[in-house]
Amino acid sequence: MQKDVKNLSTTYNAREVEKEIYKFWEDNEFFKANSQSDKPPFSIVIPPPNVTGILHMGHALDGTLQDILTRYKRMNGFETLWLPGCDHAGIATQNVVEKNLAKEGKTRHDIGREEFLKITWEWANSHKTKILDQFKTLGASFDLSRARFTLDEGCSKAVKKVFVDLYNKGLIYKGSYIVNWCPRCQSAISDIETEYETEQGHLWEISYPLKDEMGAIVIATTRPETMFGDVAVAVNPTDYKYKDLIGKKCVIPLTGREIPIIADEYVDKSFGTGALKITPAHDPNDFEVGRRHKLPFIKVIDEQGKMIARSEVHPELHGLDRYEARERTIRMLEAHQVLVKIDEHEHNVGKCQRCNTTIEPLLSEQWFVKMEPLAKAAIEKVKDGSIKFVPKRWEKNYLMWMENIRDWCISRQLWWGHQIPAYHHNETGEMVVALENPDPKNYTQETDVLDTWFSSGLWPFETMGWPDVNSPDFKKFYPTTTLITGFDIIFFWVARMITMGLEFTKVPPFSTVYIHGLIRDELGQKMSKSKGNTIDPVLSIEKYGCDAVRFTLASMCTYGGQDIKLSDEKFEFGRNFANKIWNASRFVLMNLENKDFELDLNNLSIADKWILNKLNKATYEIVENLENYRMGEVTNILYDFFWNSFCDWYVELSKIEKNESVLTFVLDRFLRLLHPFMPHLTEQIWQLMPIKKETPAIMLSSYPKYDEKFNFEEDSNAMELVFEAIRSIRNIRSSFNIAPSIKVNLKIQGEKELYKKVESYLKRLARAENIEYVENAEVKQSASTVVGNSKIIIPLAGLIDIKEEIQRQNKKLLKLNTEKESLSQRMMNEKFVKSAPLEVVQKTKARIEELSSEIEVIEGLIKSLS
RNA sequence: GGGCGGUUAGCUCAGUUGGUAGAGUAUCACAUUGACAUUGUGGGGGUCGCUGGUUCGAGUCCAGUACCGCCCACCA
Repeated sequence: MQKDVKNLSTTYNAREVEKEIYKFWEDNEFFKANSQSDKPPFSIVIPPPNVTGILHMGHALDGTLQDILTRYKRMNGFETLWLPGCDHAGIATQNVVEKNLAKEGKTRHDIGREEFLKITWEWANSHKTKILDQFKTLGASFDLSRARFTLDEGCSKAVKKVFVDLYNKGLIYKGSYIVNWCPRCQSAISDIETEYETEQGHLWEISYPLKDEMGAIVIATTRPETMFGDVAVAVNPTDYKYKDLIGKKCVIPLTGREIPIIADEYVDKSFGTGALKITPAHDPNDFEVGRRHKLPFIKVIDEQGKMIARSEVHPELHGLDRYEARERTIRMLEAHQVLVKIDEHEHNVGKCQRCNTTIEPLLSEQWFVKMEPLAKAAIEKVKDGSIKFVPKRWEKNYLMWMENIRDWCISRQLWWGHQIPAYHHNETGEMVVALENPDPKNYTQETDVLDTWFSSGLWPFETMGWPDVNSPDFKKFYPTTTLITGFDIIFFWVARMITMGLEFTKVPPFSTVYIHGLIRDELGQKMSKSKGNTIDPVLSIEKYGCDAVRFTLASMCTYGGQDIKLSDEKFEFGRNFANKIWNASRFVLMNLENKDFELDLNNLSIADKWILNKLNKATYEIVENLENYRMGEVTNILYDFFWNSFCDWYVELSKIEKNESVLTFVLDRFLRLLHPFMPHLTEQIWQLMPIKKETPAIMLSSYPKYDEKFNFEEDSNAMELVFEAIRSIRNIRSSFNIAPSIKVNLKIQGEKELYKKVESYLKRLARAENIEYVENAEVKQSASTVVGNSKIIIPLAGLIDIKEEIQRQNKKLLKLNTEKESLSQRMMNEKFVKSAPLEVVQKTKARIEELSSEIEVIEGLIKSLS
């Protein structure tokens, strides 16, 4: 860590500093939470990144926001725990390991379950530190000593308990239902893991001959290959076209099996032919129809997506892939002249979220969680405000999903995951659901594992020692305070944590859910490796510095939680700010002479009062906005205060006349305010400051608070007036191209007392030479400006073109006149005067008076110029 | 089909009790006056998607409409 103020580089070397500072924090164990502390708790659990993953911008944003909040709360006197960890990511991880095996020409079946799990564990163990290490480069102040993994022993214990309890309560059941089957993953997946894509397909109309009489019924389908699994043809009961056919039988072409024609409300008369083939084993809607009518289920496609060799399926198709079977079926139907019509048809096809393979809906025996009873409390607790979403609109989204929730298919035919704690008797087949195998000799455990989200759904409490409710962490830090995540996993994760948390701990697992937008590329497209439009946060951090990346990301978080369009260059914003802070601080530090920086409120200049007043106001607004998760707003205030107030004015003024106690006070407070956003930079500078410190690190210091004793409203306003005068003079200089090296004289009419106090400021910042106070100024050969109640005249004989000055003044006059006119008109409107609030009317009146006097002065100026 | 978001300066976006529009960036001019060129100073640039309504007054509230994006549902 830099200790010597004299040799600081003129540009901020972010990475060098950041690595050292992070190490300093880590070595001192400043991130470690103490469950025995008396301080009030603040806890937050990380959305566990996949163990397969590498840090992406989404993590960077998510992590930044979590760290900002954690650091802010820590500085506010809370015992803070930010708990890190990884998700075992069932399918994703298994995919990776299987791919590696495939390179050796092997499949998981070749090596067997035990060996496969051994390899996968090795792989997971070697990778799980990687992503958390990358989080460290973000400056994450999480407690790594508490890092967890969703497949570790503790989680496994929690998962088993939850499963067994839910089973015993009748909320988990096993049964044959239509599920979303991924033929590539060789597993069932849940409804929300199925994504629908619009595809251009066909609508085939096929004629099913009637039995025992002439004629046929024409059905429409997008999947002719499933016709062999048909168990009925359904029509709408009110459809007069088919009225007479209901109850009769028809014959499936090609195989000649007889099926009934039934009536069901579900059928849409206007779609296709109005007649629908019912295939309960391969379509969720048909499944429902089949159940209503007590029809049989004939499965014709297997788990590989191949046609099953059974008598109902045409022998030519046995073993064929579903798509090939489709082609063959069509050709056969054509040959038999029962293919009536082919239409182009756009429809939605379900895809596996993980591998994008087209889902095969099929009948399968799986485990499900009955969600409806669990959802009740989860709905209630959000409705009654016990759990609050920020921004609020996500509540609606959550509630809509919860209120229409369907059962959750939790079993996966994978090897990597929590094995379902159900045991089957080797001979009788009897099933026992229990925490332990009742008798390993005679019982064999179910081979299916649980959906990854089943264990992630327990994350806030399984990581705190639950089911041991007396564990210190659970007692101190559960429930957690805030959850920070993106909207894309509200259903997958947030909703499940809420339901499970309420069911098993009786309290909401967190009180606030802060939802941020998603990171997108410059064109607003989702970032993905396959598109090649990703920005690697690790590289951005190397290039711009971690603090720069953090500050930039935070600045892009809007109140509405809009998605963030990002490009690498945007980080220049944060980098420039970091460099500005570095240099301004360097200046302050290099110019300190005193040893005692005690602030003396009775000995302040007008500029000191102004900056203290500004800082105090900024503090108030920053805290207010932080409490309301408006990170972008906070960064704006920090940036504006430091750059536009502190650097542009106060530091400049301090070159004329400096108050070291105010300089150090303001810098110290600003660094603390900024610390959650730019932790390393602020820590480094703070460590260099020769002030009295109550803590060994800024990250442990107290967060500034608004304090009324710094309200210097009147002096501040006067100071602002002076700044306006300086700006006006600079403006005049600029418009007449007066070189900085040329000094000007000023004649000031009015506000003598004020300007007398700040003469030195005017001299330096407006490059003024002599300042004269006059009663009635001669303006010939001069430029002038009106500021408040005073007039400033700059004699510029030889330097200006009078015509230009008249033009300049006229332009100003026009502006003022336009404003005055519109305001006057408003005042003439009786209704306005009557109905607008008194305050507004008075303000308008005052502004008109102000404008009038300014206009008068300028008119006088123009008159005397010409 | 249902729901949600967006449309404001060339670009990226702020603007939450309705009181005549802001930032960053880009651009133009000037400047190397010892914290900083990752800089300083000054300037130009917007009828706030469109139409109507409420109101003394609308970027802000209401209704409708167009376009872009997202989510849910899944009529085979």
